Amino acid sequence: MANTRAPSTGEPYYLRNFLLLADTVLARDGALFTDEERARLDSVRALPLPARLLLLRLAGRREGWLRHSRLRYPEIPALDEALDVLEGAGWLERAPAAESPPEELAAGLTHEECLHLLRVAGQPLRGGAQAARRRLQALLREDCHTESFVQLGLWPADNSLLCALAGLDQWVRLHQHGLFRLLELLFFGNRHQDLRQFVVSELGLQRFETVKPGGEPDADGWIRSRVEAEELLEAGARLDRLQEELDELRRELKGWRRRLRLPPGPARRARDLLRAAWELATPAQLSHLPMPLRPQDGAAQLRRTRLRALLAGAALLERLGRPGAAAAWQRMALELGVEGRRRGETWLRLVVNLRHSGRLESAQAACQQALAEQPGPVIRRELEQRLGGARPLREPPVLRWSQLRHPGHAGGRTLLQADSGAALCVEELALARFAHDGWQGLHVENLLPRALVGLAAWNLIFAPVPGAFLHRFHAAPLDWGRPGFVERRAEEWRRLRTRLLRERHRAGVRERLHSKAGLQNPLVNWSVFQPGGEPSGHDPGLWRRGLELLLEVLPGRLLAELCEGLLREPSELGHGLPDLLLWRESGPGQPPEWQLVEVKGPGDRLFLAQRLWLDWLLERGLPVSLLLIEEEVVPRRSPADPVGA
DNA sequence: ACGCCAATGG
DNA sequence: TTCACACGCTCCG
DNA sequence: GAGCGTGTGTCTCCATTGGCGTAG
Ligand SMILES: [Mn+2]
Ligand SMILES: [Mn+2]
Repeated sequence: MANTRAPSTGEPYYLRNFLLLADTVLARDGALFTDEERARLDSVRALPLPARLLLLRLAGRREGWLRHSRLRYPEIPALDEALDVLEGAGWLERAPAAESPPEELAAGLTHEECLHLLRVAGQPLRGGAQAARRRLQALLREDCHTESFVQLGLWPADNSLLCALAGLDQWVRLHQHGLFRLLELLFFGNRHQDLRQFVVSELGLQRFETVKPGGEPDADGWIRSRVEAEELLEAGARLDRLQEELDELRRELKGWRRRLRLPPGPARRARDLLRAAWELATPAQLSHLPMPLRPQDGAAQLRRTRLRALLAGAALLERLGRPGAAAAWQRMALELGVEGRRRGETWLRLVVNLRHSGRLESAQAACQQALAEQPGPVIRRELEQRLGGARPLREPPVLRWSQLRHPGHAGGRTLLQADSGAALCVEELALARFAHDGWQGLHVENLLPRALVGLAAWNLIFAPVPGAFLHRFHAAPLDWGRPGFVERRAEEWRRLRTRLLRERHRAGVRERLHSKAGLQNPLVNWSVFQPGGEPSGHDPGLWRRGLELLLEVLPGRLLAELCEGLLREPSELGHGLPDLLLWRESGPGQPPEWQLVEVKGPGDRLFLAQRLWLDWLLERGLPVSLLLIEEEVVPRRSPADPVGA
């Protein structure tokens, strides 16, 4: 697009944002567009202002036929004129017209309008909107075979149904919707962000760290070819649809047990979805493609998308009680290069499915094979336990309280009767009873340790590594959570580690808690530190004190271990930390007393990640314990003293 | 009357 | 583009 | 206790609107 830097006086935000985005993409990836497309994009600036505005308004709306009556923009009073200009320039088509597909137009009709048209067709129907629309569309489909708008002329007087449809409204459809989506994809490097990001950021609803995009002058772009970009868009859309349909099927299968026969309806849908997953994954084709080098490249994203389809299919096979087939799909996914946390989980499911299908030696071999790949600690432990002979884990000291159960549940969670009479969930109850003994505390789970690491490693996370950033809207670098993340930042990691080992990190963390407040970071959830989150009940002051305490009492050596673990495996290690952080002042000049507590109510158990974190914390001599709250059977017995003992 | 959902816009 | 957690059921040793 | 299924809250930026299903 021409480099006419128009003054932004009075330009609506959406026009300004689009021009900025398009210019950036054409400068960076102009070669991915045909001459005709470049000319078309250039011509945007030459359109009369109302038409230009309308074009970008339409680009921001959903794809497909839009009803004319729903196009109302105060800044475009001469709507029809603008529509004519855009139609003349080939940007859009209007309906009803020759070859307009009545069935698609009917998709935008309301319940009432559908009923009206059905009456006109002499087929009155009572029932829901969906049923009415489907019935109407079926009728229109039939009609299409014999008559259409074109055969009948614009006003098909001899077909009352089409005539009535045409009388309801006009419709508009943008031809080039895909071109706009392509621009967004190329700008953001992913298919989750779009032009709205500019607005959200401008309004300060989401703020981002300032990063240095690019940094590798001779590098190829993140996407190689036009075909790759389009495949990425298409595969992503197909995966979304697949997962939606899988969710639907899963809901239908609720309560179905493997013993029972699968009803024919769900059985057929399951077959269809398995085929769809397989066709999206195209494993035979994937096996011939080279493994992508950088995780943020289009080819790598495409591979991940396809492998997710394969794994979704495997999960469906598991649900259907076909462990053998599921195992085959999972082994294929492993061979085709599933990475990261998914890889470990896939190995695990493979082992389980091999066992379920009675192939014990294969399961054993898969265990060995998986362990040889050095998976993260949780997966490693799962595998070792299946092989037998895993080392025993350290057991935390256990506190046992008993408490009356409160009748009723809060969103499925058990409620307990506090001494005050209030109904509290187990963690709240524990906090309340610890407070009797002077403890202050928070239900932190993973939030606080992750935030501490996010603040400590801030500069590493946003270091200007080549290819890590594309634009100014990054919550995380593009290779966040992917293998080799720390290695690609070896120098930054060495500096951070040294600083931590020398206990020189604290001032920096405190400073960033203020200077970076509100900036997106993959490990920091700012809402707990900031006021305004009143409905969620967070006390920002208390959270800041909790963070300060953790920063104070945690030796740099341990924080370094935490940092390295969370930077390498943010998702595998980012969960399972104990529920509560508690502290209490122990006199002037003394460091405060503190402890971590995992709370378990009646019927709850530790899961593996929690056991491993407890083991890790105990190994390092940190004060952590397990609090088991049992249901008090005999009413009004004096509760055991929780901490004094 | 209420809640859910998709669509929309800043 | 979810994830993290709690909780209940079934089966088994 | 293992294994599995299920549900919830918390994220998605947030407020508003219209359409629609459901409960009452
Ligand atoms: Mn918890
Ligand atoms: Mn707990």
